[in-house]
Amino acid sequence: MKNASPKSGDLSADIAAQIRDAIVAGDLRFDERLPSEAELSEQFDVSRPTVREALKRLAAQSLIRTQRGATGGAFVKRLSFEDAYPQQITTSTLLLSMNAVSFETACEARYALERACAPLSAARRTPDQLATMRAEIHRQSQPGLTDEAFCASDVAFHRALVDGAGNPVLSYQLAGAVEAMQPLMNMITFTARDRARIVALHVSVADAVEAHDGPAVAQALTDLEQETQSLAESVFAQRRKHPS
Amino acid sequence: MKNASPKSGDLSADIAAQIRDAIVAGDLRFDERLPSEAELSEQFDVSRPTVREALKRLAAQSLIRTQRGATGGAFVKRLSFEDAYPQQITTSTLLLSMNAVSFETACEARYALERACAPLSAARRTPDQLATMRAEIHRQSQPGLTDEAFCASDVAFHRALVDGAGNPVLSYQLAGAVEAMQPLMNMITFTARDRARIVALHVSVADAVEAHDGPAVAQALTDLEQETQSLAESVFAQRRKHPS
DNA sequence: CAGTCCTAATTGTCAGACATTAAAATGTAT
DNA sequence: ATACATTTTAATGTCTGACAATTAGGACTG
Repeated sequence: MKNASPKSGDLSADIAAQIRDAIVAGDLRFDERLPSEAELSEQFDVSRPTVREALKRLAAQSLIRTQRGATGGAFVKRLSFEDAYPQQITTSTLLLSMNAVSFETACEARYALERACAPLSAARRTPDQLATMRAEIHRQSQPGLTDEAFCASDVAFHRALVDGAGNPVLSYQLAGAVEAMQPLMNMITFTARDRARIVALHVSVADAVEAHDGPAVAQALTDLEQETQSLAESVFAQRRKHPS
Repeated sequence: MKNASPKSGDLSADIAAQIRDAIVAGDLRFDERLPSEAELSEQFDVSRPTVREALKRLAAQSLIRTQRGATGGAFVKRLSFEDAYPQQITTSTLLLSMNAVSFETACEARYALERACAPLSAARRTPDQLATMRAEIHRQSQPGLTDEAFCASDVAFHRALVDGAGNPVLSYQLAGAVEAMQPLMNMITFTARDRARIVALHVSVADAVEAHDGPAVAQALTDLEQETQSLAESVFAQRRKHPS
């Protein structure tokens, strides 16, 4: 908490960066209390509003939490997977929607990453996770389901598959890839026959997971990817012919 | 930009959330200008400092950029992969260091994800990316390299492999997994013989990539994972016997 | 027409005040 | 002495008003 001023012309950003670096470097450990806003203003020689803007930046990244009252203040927050999930999903979603990433590219990445989980999930899935997959398959088979509900169930199915690997780091990384696809998937309207094919492939995945057969899971995911890609292609082709 | 107030007791967080939702939902498109701080204070019926704290939160997530001057203001920012990279890396690093994630778990996730890139990278890698991999291998073979420099080169090697897949979404997701491992890898001191084994495996990877042989790349990565895991195990075992 | 100056709009920063909260210290009654 | 109510205090949350810095665009001038 000294000098080393980047002096980029934005005081609150500089201060936030300095404190963030101290946290990442381990100089500030979690649950450790930062100096009060008044003390920080003195140390950095800026006004309290400026310090507050810096602290809000850190709070937005879940790096600190604040508490009011006599023993209150800003505390280094233990960054939990729970907190990181929504951020990861928001960022991934915006990356896809703002950078003209093609459906093809996003889909390829998603299934490549999921296949990475296949052998682990086949080996370790709990009965609970398998039951979740079966339950989502059942939901997807219900007629009269809206396209959105179908997609949401699809996401839940795939998340159960990923969580089956029993590796929180994998689950975290995959959350972004899987959830961020949902807006893209929602652009597709599924016919009854489309759904039947997808559900059948989901059954293949679940069966392979149940049999602890990693390669079969990977193969089923590859088939599912191909089905999804060709489905999207035909939808986009039709949309080019009859633009709304 | 009106009601739907979550009223969580934190005005700037609520306002930030409302604007963020509008951006994610697509109501505000990129490069679109937000109302001025004065106008926002009126619309949300709060003071300007409070609005500013909300805007700083959004800026911390790279959702907006601000410009001074007559035609200035806050603009919705096109979230670029470039901006998202460091955030992803910071978050992943903190998740590992603050949640007692074992070396084993992190390493497993990393190599599982890298194997997902193997077939794509084998098929598509450019000569440039292959050259980068060879160059890093050469650097790693230099005697007298510090452990940190060795690890940094290791990261560069693996990033070239991942980038070889030619899928920006994959590169983005993997950046977190690969870079966040570096602090953990730095805890290991490599003997000359350790390095030689790792470099030999890197050569296997590069050879397989050069030969466009996806399965061989995956196999080499699996070998590399096993080597890394057993190396870490022996280091930690020794540390338990002779704690510093 | 070109260059310069001025103006206006907007963000960046500061100072000081008051409101709100929650823990700790103090006081009081049993 | 202990249990409970009250006061104090230290901190964040918010507001008001002001000034500085920056930048685009218009007005003025040669």
